[in-house]
Amino acid sequence: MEPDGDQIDALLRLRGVRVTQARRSVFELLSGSALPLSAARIDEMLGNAGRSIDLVTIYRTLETLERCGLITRADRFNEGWRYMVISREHHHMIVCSECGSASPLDVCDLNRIEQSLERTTGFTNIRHSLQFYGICAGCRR
Amino acid sequence: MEPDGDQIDALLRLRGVRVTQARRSVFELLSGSALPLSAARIDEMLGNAGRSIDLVTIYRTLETLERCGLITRADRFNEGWRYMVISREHHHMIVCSECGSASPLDVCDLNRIEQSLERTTGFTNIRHSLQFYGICAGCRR
DNA sequence: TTTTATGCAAACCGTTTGCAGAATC
DNA sequence: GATTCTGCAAACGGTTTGCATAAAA
Repeated sequence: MEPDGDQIDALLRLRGVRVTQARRSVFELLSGSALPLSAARIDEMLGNAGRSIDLVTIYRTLETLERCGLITRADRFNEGWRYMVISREHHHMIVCSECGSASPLDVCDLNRIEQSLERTTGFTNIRHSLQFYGICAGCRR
Repeated sequence: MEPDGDQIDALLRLRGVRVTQARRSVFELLSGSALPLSAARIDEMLGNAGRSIDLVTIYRTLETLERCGLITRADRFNEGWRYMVISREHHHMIVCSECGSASPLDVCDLNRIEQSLERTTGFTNIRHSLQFYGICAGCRR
């Protein structure tokens, strides 16, 4: 499921951008994460793994990966943008309004709606972002 | 549909907060808008109408109105939060990725899903944010 | 060796906070 | 007259930009 080093290199090369350690590290990290990650969190996790990258570079790397169509910005709730790899299966999240913890869901049946929107609104390239919020069991107490 | 001055006063008083010109102006403006507005846009519109209010006060007013349950934060796409009055009919938007223009939609059938989520995830007070993105007809050219 | 990416410092923009004066009750 | 709100200035946090150095092609 998660692409290994060589596959990442190939994906980047295919898009005509240079293969660098920063891009490898960030993409690898996102590939291995079930949840969308913020730039700050990526910075922290890479630091903990002894692979520190400047936060500015992380932002530029995320922008590059997004332009290459490898990742996407999930949403921007309290803190800031969170990023995730674009995968075949389309996921949604439920996020606790108190502690920010998130769990992935496995439902999405909005593609039909998107198709009808293309006809009725004149918009093209329609995509959507669906997010549920609530209070998780831990925070209820 | 849009509450007039007296109704707004009553709504505020009912919540036990003071009735002020700023709150009246901001709530009146949001009540008359079909689309969610950002704090900056509210500032601009009030300025144009000759009813300038300090941007800081607008933020505090929005927070107050939100705490009173009169308005809600819609989403936070490129610029920042956008606010809208809470109304009985639940709306979603489609937003152009190019120019940021938004059109309201009139579909939402996710309440059933929310109810089943309450049972399966243990979350309570579940709400959702659903947003469609695409390229509008104007930007396609 | 040419081109592109990185790190550092500093700017930027939306939002929040502290505090004195003004408005509401 | 007591309490709450407003405006101004300044701080804050996430993100972006400029520029010299380092790495990839």
